[in-house]
Amino acid sequence: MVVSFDVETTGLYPFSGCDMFAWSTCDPDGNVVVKRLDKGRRRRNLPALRSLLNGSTSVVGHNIKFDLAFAEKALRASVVKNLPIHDTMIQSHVVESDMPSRELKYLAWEFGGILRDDEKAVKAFVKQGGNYSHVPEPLMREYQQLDAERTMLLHLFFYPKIQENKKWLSCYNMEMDLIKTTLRMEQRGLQLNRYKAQSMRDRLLDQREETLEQIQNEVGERVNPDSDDELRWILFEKADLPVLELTEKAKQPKVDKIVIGRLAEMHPDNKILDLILRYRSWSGGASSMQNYLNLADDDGILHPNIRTCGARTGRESCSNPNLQNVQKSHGLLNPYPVAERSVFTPRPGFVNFHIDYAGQELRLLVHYSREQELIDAIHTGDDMHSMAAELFFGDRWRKAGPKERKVLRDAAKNANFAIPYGASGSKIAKILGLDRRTGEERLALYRRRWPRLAFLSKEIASECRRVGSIDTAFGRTIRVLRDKAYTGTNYLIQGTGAGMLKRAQIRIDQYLQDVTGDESRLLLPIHDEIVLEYPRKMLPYARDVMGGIRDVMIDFNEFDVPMEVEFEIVTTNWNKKKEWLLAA
DNA sequence: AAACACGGCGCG
DNA sequence: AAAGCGCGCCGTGTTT
Repeated sequence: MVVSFDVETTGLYPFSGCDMFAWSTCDPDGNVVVKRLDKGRRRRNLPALRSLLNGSTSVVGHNIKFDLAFAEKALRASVVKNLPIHDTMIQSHVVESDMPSRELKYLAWEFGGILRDDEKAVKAFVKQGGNYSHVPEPLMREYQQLDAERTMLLHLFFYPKIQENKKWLSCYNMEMDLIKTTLRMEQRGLQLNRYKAQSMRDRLLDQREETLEQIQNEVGERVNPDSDDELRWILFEKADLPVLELTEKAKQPKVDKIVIGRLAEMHPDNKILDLILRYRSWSGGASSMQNYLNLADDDGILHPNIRTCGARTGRESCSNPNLQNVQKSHGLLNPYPVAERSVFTPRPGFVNFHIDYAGQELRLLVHYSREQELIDAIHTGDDMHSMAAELFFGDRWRKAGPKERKVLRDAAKNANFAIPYGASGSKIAKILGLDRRTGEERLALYRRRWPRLAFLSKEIASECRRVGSIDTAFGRTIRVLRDKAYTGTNYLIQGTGAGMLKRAQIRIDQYLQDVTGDESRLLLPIHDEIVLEYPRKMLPYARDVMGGIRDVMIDFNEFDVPMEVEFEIVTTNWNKKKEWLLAA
C-alpha cells in the first residue's frame, strides 16, 4: 500500500517559524484526500496525520525530507524511523542525472504531460501579501489535489524503471535511508558562537571601511571596489596595467585574485592591487558572519538545508547556510584569510569529531586504473606523491632537504591529480615549475611508468562517448555530454566518493543510535568527511565508539584498494581541530 | 520590485 | 586542439 503525501506550509523553513497547515494524499487509483490543520481542525486531524505516518503505508513525496520535517514538527515526534518512504525527486535523479529542473510541475509535465498553469491563481493570492495558508480553501484544495496526483503519477512512472534495474534499486534504497539520516542532521543543527560571530563581523566591517578609505586615497576619488567595472577602469585605464586574461562569457578583462596577484608581482609599487584583495577578504568575511547570524535560531543553532542529491554526480550540497565551504584560517592563495571556522563550536557538553576518508580521490583513481604497482603501494602504505616526485625530479628530489622535498612533493601531488584527469604536457610543466619541453618529457616518463593511470581519462572518455554515461560503484548512472567526454573521469571519482560517504552516514547513524542511544549524533557531511558531536561524559569510551565507526566506514567490497579514515577532534572551535589517533 | 546572468571566491 | 569537476553565496548590472 502506498500513497503520495504533499504538505502545505506557511513558508520554506521548518526550523525558523514556518508550519504546515494542510496536507494531501493520493492513492494509486487517483483517490485524493485533502486535510487541514488550521481553523480549529488541528485536534481532529492531527491523529489522522499520525496514523497516516504510522508505518503501515508507504508514503511517497517529491522531496519528502521537506514534508517529513514539517510533519514531525506538527506531531512533535519522530515518525520516520519505521516509515517506508519514496521520493520522486530522488527517483528522477537516479533515472536521469541531467535535467534542467527537478520541480514537481516540470517533471509531471515532461514525463506525464500534465499542464503547468494551475498555480497561477494561487500565486496571485500569495503575491498580495501573505502565504499559502491565506489562499481560499476551495482554490487551495484544487491545487493540492493536483500536486498529490502529480507525485503519484511520477512514482508510478519512475519506480518500476528503478525496480527493473538492480544497480539503480540499490542506489535508490540507499538514498531513501539517507533521507532519514539527513533529516535528523538538519533537525539537530550546528552550534554557532553568536557572540564571536558578531564581534568578528564588526571587526571586519571596520577593516573593510578602513581599506575602502585607503583605496579612495590612492585612486583620488570615491569608488566601489565591489564593482568589477570600476575596478577595470582603475586598473586597466587609469593605471594602464596589462590585461592578462578575459572573463568567460563577456570577454572582459579578468580582475580575480590570481590576475591581481600576478599584476602585483609585476608592479610591486602599486598599492591598490593589494588593497583590493584586502577589501574583498574583509567584505566577504563580514557577509558570511552576517549570514550566519541571520540564519541562527533562538539558541544560536544553524539548521542548514542538506540536499542529498545536490550535485549531478550524486554529491550532497548544503545551503542556508552552506556549511561545506566555510573558510579555513590558512588561505592557500588568499593572503588575507578570515578564520571563519572559529565561530563554529561544539554544543555545550560535547566535542566534535571530524572524520575524513584518507586520500579518497587518489585511492579511487588507483582502483579504477587497476595499476598494480600503485595498488600495492597503497596496501603497503608507500607514499605515491613521493614516488611521483622522485620520478619527476630525479636527483633533485633525492638530494633535496626536508623543506624542498615538501615543495616538490606538493607539486608532484598536484600533477598526480591533474594527469589522470587528462592534463596536457604544458599544464604539467606549469604545475611542476618546469619549461614546456621538460614538462612534456616528464609526462612521457609518467605515462611509461603508470600507463593505466595516465591513460585512465582517455579510456573513460571513450566509454562515455560510446555509452553517453558512466556508472559509479554504487549504481548511480551519471550522464556525460558527448562533447565533454573528458569530464567522465571526474564524474566517476566524485560520484563514487559521494556514494562512499552516503553509505558511511547511514551506517554511522544506525551505529550511534545503537551504541550511544542517540547521545552522539551526526551533524554534517562534507563530501569526503563527516562531522559528528560526541558527549564529553562519554569520552572514556571514545576509542571503542570511533573504532566501530571506522569499521563501518572502511568496510567495502567494491574496491581493490583499502580505504582508511582519519580523525580530528574539536573541543573549542572548528579552527582548532586536533589530530586524534584511534590507536593511542 | 523581482528575476536573471555574470564574475568572483570559498570548500571538497 | 585543449580541457580537471562539483557546489552556494555575494554584489553588480541588466531585464522584465
